[in-house]
Amino acid sequence: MGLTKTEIFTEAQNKLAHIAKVLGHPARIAILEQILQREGCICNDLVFETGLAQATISQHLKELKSIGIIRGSVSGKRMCYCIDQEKWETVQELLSNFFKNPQNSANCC
Amino acid sequence: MGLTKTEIFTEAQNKLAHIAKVLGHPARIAILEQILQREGCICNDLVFETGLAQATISQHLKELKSIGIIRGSVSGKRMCYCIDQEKWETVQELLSNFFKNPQNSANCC
DNA sequence: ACGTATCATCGTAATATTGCAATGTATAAA
DNA sequence: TTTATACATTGCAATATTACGATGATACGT
Repeated sequence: MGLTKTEIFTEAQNKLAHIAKVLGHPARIAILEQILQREGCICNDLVFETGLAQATISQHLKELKSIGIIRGSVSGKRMCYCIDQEKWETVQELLSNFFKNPQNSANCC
Repeated sequence: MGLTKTEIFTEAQNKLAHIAKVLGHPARIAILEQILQREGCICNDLVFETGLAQATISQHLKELKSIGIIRGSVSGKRMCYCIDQEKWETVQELLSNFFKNPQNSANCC
């Protein structure tokens, strides 16, 4: 059906899954890496860096914005994208907490 | 097109994205949480816990196995799924390293 | 005002994902 | 041996994602 049954799951599960889903595309990983690497922040150098069409990059940027991890601000006729430090850390913690789950390593199998 | 252009990106980017993608579904988050919570490990109690069909759960388990984060072993007519401790930590580190990227917090915008 | 550059959005084609019923396979119980 | 239980796999329908060309919108330079 292609339709995720979100109503079955908890808010937290849906939220974490959504974040992971957004991170689950190499173009979006590449975009985040580029934004991190550059001293200043960038616009559609991303188009040239990745080789993807401008429309495609714009779409990926939109998804990254949907979890708040990046932020765009106009700078003349350019758009400047950068990491939202606070959200970045929130996401980092969410993932970190998930993986910090108490593990009884000898629990089976 | 629905077809990710993986050849454009690095191995590392594709790998990280694939892991995130697998984690990017609430059912799979819920499954991992269940496996972690139970003392022993579980089979298709997951079907009852989530309310999803058995075939659906089986598919999600398959995807989780694709990144090696869980492991299944037969136990009579049951399947016992559990966390692969080593892979779990590998994934944890991969994500952790990504988010530990050097940040010049005052870099723009 | 006009043209150009930089993006965002829309529309669309191709492919992927999600979910399930039906079916297959293997083990255990009777 | 037969039956039931616990899964995995297959085949489908519905929806989502990915990618791009075309088209808007906005800001800058002239």
